[in-house]
Amino acid sequence: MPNIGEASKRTGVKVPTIRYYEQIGLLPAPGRSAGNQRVYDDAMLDRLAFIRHARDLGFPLSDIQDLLAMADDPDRSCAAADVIATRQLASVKARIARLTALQQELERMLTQCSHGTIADCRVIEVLGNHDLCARDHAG
Amino acid sequence: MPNIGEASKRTGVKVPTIRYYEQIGLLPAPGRSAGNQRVYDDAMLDRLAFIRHARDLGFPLSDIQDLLAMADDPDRSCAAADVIATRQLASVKARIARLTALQQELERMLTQCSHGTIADCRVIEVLGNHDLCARDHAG
DNA sequence: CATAGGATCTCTAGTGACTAGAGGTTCAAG
DNA sequence: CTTGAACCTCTAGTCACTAGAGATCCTATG
Repeated sequence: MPNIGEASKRTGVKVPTIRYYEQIGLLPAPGRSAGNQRVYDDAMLDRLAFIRHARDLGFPLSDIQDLLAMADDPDRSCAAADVIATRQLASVKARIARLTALQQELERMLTQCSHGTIADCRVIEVLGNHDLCARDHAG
Repeated sequence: MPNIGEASKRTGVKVPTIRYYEQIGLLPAPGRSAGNQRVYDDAMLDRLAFIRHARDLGFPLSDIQDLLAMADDPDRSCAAADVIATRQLASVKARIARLTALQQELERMLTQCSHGTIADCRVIEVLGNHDLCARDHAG
């Protein structure tokens, strides 16, 4: 049965992060060896992999908590899971839109920079004056 | 001369955030009224607007600290400002790329969901098994 | 002139999701 | 039997705020 280091290797979740998940109650406390070291079984490793994957997809831990509770209860409707994933998708889309606007503004700033002194630096100037922006990039 | 509330209204930076910027040394301590309340002059408001705008563009406060130091020294080369903005642009682009991959994966998850029970929920299933993903979305 | 309320003041603590470090124990290899 | 890596617990730091407590100040109305 794998200890925390092995669990970390198999799931790609760092050792301190695994302990952190346990501390906040996202992961149940595992069994312990004679020497008080954590021992993980397959169910635990699956749970950890689930968390890892959901984190990679950008879900906050509170949503992951809910998704894990659903995964533990296979007979329930999956509507709630759908809601969470849809919300996450909307959030991702919003962030992409915002970042794309920022990207354009940064590119504009940089192409207009003549690489002289600060006095005529377009980057500094634009930062100091929002009116010089092409369009709204802010919330 | 505006107090902190007025400064907040004019720049769009919330009152506690202005105090926070002062506390961490990003904004110099302003003058005080007879009753010990902060009073802001135009230079201060410009500086605050600069910070606000740079934050909107996603620059971290440490970079803003550097950019403000540059703006205070108009004769220096703007190469350093260019470096900071270029780095920020690269970071924005990387985040967009990552989020776009996430978006695709989330969409795929959701379209495959048959809206039945958790037992056959594609959302939960995909989260539990990374091999079901179309492509690498993770770092 | 008194008072009521809103805005300001300082200070501490909480957020999310970890990360880093101190100081001590356990385990596997040689 | 010793070395050293990996484990243990606990606290504190990160980033950029945000929330709250409790006290003081400012302004408008009666």
